[in-house]
Amino acid sequence: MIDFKKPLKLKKDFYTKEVNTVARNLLGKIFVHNIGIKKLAGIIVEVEAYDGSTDKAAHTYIGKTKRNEIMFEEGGFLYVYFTYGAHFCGNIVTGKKNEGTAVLIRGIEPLEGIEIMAKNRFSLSVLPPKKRLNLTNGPGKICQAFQINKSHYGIDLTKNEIYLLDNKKVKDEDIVVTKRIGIKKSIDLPWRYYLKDNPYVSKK
DNA sequence: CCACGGATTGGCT
DNA sequence: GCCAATCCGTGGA
Repeated sequence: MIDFKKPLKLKKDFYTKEVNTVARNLLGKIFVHNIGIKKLAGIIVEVEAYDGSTDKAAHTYIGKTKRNEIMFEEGGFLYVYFTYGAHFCGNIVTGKKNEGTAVLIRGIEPLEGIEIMAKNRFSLSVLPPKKRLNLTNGPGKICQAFQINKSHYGIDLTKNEIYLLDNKKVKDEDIVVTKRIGIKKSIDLPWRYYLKDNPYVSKK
């Protein structure tokens, strides 16, 4: 159970650092979406950094467009995009204004609102044990489970609807660094980070 | 268990 | 018109 009364919400200065630093720091933090009176929450266990200044896989590599403009703002906003004709993916905008950097959330370990997530993902009010690990182990799955879509594009994470909570510090030796997955450009950059041995990591 | 390919929309060339 | 920062079902081992 999370004690939501403690003043643990991450502030602006958490997000405005360099994108790979924020990516590492995001591991172990708690992602929260307030749904009316209820909360959906879980621990971030897998992320990838994207940096439009050098990285051809970043959506901002081509410059500012209607779709990616929020990534050029200062860190601390949510960048949501739609892909493959079916899925939304959620990103944490990072760095300074006009950098065009963000961190893709790829894996979350659910903590609160699991019944709601089960309903969102599988239209089941009771979650079969076999499907538990399939709830939020991927960027599209996370958005479906956490009810995140285009309407959340550009949300300010220092406000009260979607935000992050600080949590126990993650040790360096518990972080695995690899190449990013699911992309065709700049595939050699080692900008994927995940928590070692966590079952909600999308792929080893 | 793993590998493969189809689905399907919207953004950009 | 092309193709994507994905997911899931299918089919074979």
